[in-house]
Amino acid sequence: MNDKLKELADLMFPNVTKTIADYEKMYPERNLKEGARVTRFAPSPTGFVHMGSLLSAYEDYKAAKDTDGIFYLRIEDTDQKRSVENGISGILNDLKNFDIVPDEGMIGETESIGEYGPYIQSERQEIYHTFAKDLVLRGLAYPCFCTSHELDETREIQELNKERIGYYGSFAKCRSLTVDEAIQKIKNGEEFVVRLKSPGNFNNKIMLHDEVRGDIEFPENDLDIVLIKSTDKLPTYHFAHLVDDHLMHTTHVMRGEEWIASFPIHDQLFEIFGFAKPKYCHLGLVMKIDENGTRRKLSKRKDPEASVEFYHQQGVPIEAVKLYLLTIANSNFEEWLDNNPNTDTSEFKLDFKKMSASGSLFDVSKLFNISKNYLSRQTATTIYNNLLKWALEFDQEFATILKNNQEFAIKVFNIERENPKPRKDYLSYSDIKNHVWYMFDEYFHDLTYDFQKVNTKEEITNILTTYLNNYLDLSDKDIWFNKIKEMCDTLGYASNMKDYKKNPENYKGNVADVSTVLRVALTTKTNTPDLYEIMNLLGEDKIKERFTKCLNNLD
RNA sequence: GGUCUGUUGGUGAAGCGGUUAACACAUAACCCUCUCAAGGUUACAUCCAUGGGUUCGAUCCCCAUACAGACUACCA
Repeated sequence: MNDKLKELADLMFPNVTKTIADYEKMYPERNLKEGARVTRFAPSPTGFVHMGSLLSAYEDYKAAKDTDGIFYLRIEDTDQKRSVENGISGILNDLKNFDIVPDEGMIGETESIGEYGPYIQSERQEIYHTFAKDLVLRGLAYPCFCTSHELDETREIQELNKERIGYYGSFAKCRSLTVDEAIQKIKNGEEFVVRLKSPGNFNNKIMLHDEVRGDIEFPENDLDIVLIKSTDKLPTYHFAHLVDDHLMHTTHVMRGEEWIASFPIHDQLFEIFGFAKPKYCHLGLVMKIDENGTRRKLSKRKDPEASVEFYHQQGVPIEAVKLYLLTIANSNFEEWLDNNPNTDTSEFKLDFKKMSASGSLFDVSKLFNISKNYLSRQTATTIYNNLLKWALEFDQEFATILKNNQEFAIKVFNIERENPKPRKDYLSYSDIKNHVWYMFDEYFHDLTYDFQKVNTKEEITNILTTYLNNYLDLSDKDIWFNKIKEMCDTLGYASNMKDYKKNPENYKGNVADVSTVLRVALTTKTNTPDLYEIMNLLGEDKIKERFTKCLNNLD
C-alpha cells in the first residue's frame, strides 16, 4: 500500500526533490527578541492600494514596529487573472507614499530582500508541491478528477435537497477512488486538482481565539478543499497561507473579516502538519454608504475617494492620513493624541483589544479635519517645502511662483501661525492656494471685488483716498489700528463697536465696515487673515498700487 | 439553504451588570472680535435594532426576531 501511495505521489509531483525537513532547515526560526511580532501584507499584484488595504497594511506595519519585529511584503499572485503589469511597483509606491516600507520581502517588481523568500507565490511552486506530496504520502490528500460541470451538478443537487453545499463526505466522489484507479487516470493524462482528505467532522466544535474578537466557535472543517489547482498547479490561498506563514514564521496573521469563515480550514491544515499556529486578528472592513443608503465594502473601482492616489493628488499630508488611519484602527488613539500632541505616533502602541470588530464608515470630513489640524501645527517652512513638493507634481505654475518668492511665501504661511492658537484654514496642500493667491501679484488680475455693506463708489473712494493720504505708517500694530479708528471718527463711522451697537443710527457704519473696504480693496476678499499682517507683508508700494487699481475698477 | 460576524446620536465611537450613556467630527446658537479661520460657552441619543428572559438592578449576560455584512470557487 505504501509503495502504491509513493507511486501516486511521484506521479502527481514528479519534480519534487526535497522534503519538508529540508525546508525547515532552510528557513529556521527567526532570531528575534521575546514578543517581537512578525506580520505581513500580502496583496495580489493589482497595482493599486485603496484605503481599506492601506489600513490593513498600516496595521500590520505598526503591529510589527511596535515590538521591533518584522513586517514583510509577500505577493499573492496565485490567481494569474488578477495580476497586472508592474503591479508590484504600484503597490510599493503607494505604500512608500505613506512611509510604509517593508523590512523584508518584495522591494521591486522582481527584487526582494530577506532570507525567507521567494516572497512571490508563483515562484514557490516547488515548496507547495513538497508539502502537498507529503500529504498524499500520508493518505491525507488525493487527486480529484471532477470537472467543473460535475461540481456544478452536485451543488445543484445539494441546493435542491437543502443540504450543505460543498465537496465533502459522500459528495466527494474522488475521495473513494482507489489508489490504483487514481494512478491509472493520471497515466491516462486526465487533469486533476489536489484535494485535502479532510479528517474533520462537522459535528465537532473548534475554537478560534481571535485577538480582536475573542473566542468564536466553529464546526470542524470537513470540506475536501482544493490545495493545488489543476491548470497552473499553483496553490489556493488556504494552502499557501499554511505553507508561507509557517515557513516565514509569521506570528500574527492580520486580515479582513472575510477570512473568518475559512478559519476552520486553516486550523485543520496547521493541525495536520503539527505546525505552531499563528495568532489571528480579523479586522473590520472599511465601509461606505452607497447610493441606496446601505453599507458596503469600500470599492476602489466605484469610490474615487477610496483610492490612495486621490489623497496624494488632493495633497492631504501623509501624516494626516496616518493619523486618520490610527483613529480608525484603535479607538483609544484620539485620546492618546490629545494627551500627547507633540509625541511621535511611533510611541503609540497598537492594541488589538481596541480594534473595532465592526466595519467602520470611511469619513472623509473627519480626515480633512485631521489634516487641517495637522497642517496648523507645522512651521511655515515645513508648509512651504511640502507644498512646493506637491505643486511641482500637480500645479507647475504655482510651483514656479513659490520658487521665485520663497521668503515671501514663507512669511505668508506664517501669518497667525506662531500664535498660541494658530490659524486653521488649510485643509490640504491643494487648498492652500485658495487662501493665499491674492498675496501674489502673479495671480492678482481679472479681479472681482466683493464689497459688502459699504459698496458705493463714493464711500469706497472716500475711505481709500483718506487712507492713502494719511495712514500708511505700518511700524506698529496698535498705532496702526488707532489710526484706523481715527479715520472712522473723521468719516462718520463708529470706532467703538459697543457704541455702534448702542446707537447704530448715529453712524454710517463701524470699524468692521471700514476694515472690510480696505481688505476687499487689497485682496478682493471679505475673509482673510489679519489685515495688519497682510498690509505689512505687501508693503506701502503695493498697498498704494492695489488701492489705485481698485479705485480705477470702480463704476 | 448552511456557517460565522456585526447592530450605541447625522458620522467615527467609549463603555463589558449600578454612569447625568465619555470623547471626537459634523450641525446650530451665543460670546470674543476689524472680516474669516480659530478659541470659549451651550444645545443635540426620553436612552444603546426589536421582543422576551435572568437579576434587587442590563446598553452590557441568555434566547428569539429583524436588518446588514462575510464565507459557502481550481478568487484572494
